[in-house]
Amino acid sequence: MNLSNIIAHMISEMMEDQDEVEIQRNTLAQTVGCVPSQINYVLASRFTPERGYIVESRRGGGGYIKITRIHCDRGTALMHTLNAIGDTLDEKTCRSHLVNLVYLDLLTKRDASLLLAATGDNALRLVDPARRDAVRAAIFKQMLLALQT
Amino acid sequence: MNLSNIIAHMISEMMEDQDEVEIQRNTLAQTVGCVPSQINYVLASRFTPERGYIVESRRGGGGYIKITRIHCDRGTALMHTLNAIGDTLDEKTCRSHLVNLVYLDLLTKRDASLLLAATGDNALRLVDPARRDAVRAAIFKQMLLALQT
DNA sequence: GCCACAAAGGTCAAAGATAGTCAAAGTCAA
DNA sequence: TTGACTTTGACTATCTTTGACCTTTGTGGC
Repeated sequence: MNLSNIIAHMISEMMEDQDEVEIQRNTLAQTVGCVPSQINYVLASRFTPERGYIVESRRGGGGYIKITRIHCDRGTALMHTLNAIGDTLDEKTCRSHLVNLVYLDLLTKRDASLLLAATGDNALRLVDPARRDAVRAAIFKQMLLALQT
Repeated sequence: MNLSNIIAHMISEMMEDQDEVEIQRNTLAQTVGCVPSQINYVLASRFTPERGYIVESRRGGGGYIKITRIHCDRGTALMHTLNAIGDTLDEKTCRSHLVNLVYLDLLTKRDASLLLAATGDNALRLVDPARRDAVRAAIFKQMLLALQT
């Protein structure tokens, strides 16, 4: 496994029974055996707000990095995604929305695979390619709406 | 036998007693003695969702390709419905299929509401009405396929 | 209080490591 | 001969690792 995953794992482990943890960048980097900035990379790529984390820090003597896990309610977050989708939706963007919703625990993998199947180019191959992204958006929205209930 | 078959065989062998296997594209290519992109060809032509596989991957350091086999346990029953659906599917028939599948306990109500949302005329209002039933059939089938997990 | 220095953490871009795409060329059987 | 399937490789996209340089904060001496 790569370094970043290992570091991410360590942090997750530290947060197993707390929603908040404080680390020291240099110390952690040293125990892992990497350059300090790699810690930043891991935080930036894996502990994002999108995935439900907030990262705060302070420099100088006694500095620290604090990672907090946030929980958000389902309806609101689904609505947020819904609003973020315009009149068209390409397959790639669709996919990343789904990945995100699963990360946020707003959709089960099963839900996501249904959404994915319904909006994939495979399912829409009979739709005029010029309209496909618009149809995809419509289907996606209808399905998210169905989940609000 | 051609290269692609050999590679496909190797992968199948690796999955003999697991439903999931992770490979490294470059490594496998090297052991087989082919260009890396040939691995993509094999995956694209033989490990398709139609044949019951899901392929996921990640680039960059520590990158990988993960191949998952989807099982058809109760999926067989779904398959039956799948086969019963022709090239077109009107909304009413669709609805009765769903009622039936829920009744048979092959779909949860949640699943059914997703199917319904995805195949309703509301979601498909942008599709040329003449093609709508064909598109509906395609979406319905893809979604049932996705549930064969 | 002001200044210098030490002790954190932050940024960014280059280099490295993988995987993906696509089109051209090759192969083979009907 | 033709069309479907394979094979290749150049080019692209994405993710990771590293290091040089920057900013912020704390502390002690004057």
